[in-house]
Amino acid sequence: MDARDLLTIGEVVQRSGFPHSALRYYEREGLVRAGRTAGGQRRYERGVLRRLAFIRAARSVGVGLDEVREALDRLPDGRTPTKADWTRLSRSWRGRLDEQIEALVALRDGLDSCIGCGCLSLARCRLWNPEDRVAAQGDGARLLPPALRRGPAPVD
Amino acid sequence: MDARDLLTIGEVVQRSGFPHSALRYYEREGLVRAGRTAGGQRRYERGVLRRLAFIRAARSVGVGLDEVREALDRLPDGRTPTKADWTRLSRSWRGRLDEQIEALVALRDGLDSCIGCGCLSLARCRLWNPEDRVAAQGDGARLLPPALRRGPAPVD
DNA sequence: ATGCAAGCTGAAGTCAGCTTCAGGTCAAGG
DNA sequence: CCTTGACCTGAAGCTGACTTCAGCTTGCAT
Repeated sequence: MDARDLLTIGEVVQRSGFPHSALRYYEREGLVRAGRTAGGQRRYERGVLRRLAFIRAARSVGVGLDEVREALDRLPDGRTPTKADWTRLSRSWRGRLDEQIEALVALRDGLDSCIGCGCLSLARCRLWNPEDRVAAQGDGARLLPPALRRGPAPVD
Repeated sequence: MDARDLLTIGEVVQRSGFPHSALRYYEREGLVRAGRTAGGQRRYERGVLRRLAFIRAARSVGVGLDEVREALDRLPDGRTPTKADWTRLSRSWRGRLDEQIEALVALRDGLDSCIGCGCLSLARCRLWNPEDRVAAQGDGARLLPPALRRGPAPVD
């Protein structure tokens, strides 16, 4: 843990692509840790870069910071994810991505049929009723995953 | 324009699925219009339902309210979208959806290769660098569409 | 020794897109 | 006429994820 191996916040900004404001924010929120110099400046261990890459990946698939923190917290002793951890954790994102893709495809197909018919029927249109609550038990039920949901919660 | 054809806000809530708070908000923001009774209560024309379905559809594909308003404003005289309008407008959403799907698929494939190699290499990993800025002119360049972007803007 | 870029802090601000609240008013059925 | 549920308003609040600000301190190179 030679001091020369420690990174300043500026270096971490350069190498992670996160702005310093985000790095400080993540530290406050307990997603990353940083040591301090005598004078109070941050010094990061190299592992933080892997952690940050992990965060970047998670964010890009729509995982919220709370969930990222949980995932990282499950690693003993705040350790940086190893390859095995990474594999395990990222598998769940794979599922999430598949879900998102599936939902978007369903939406696109619904949109296509709507373009065709011009109906926009409130009772039947898949876009209006993407949860297919009318036929909630049917085979067409596709809930938009939370990461993709927009607009106010529908009223029944 | 018989008064019996006008809808109260409660009816619009029922039939559109939007909560009244959202309806009032959309009115303030100029996305829908409503007449008033002598006493000041809202009375909606039927066409508002189609407009709202339109908004719902747009929102669900990630279109922001500003852009929805623009689209609706381009219809002469605040008229409700006809089938032709709807077809024209929704085609651009189709493109947007295709883009989103493509981006997610690229992300998934990147994730797969990362699961395989465990690299998380900051310089090369597609998840870290989804815009592929390193090889920005290359064939692999895939920018996450705005509707799907998460996390702080990367610093160069 | 000193200049100055880089770093520090807490608090407040931002953005979208609503939601909630308090305290009243309206309108339709009986 | 009266009741009561539906409706009204403006202002404030909320969530998530940061960003910005003001004013001060550090630390490395010369």
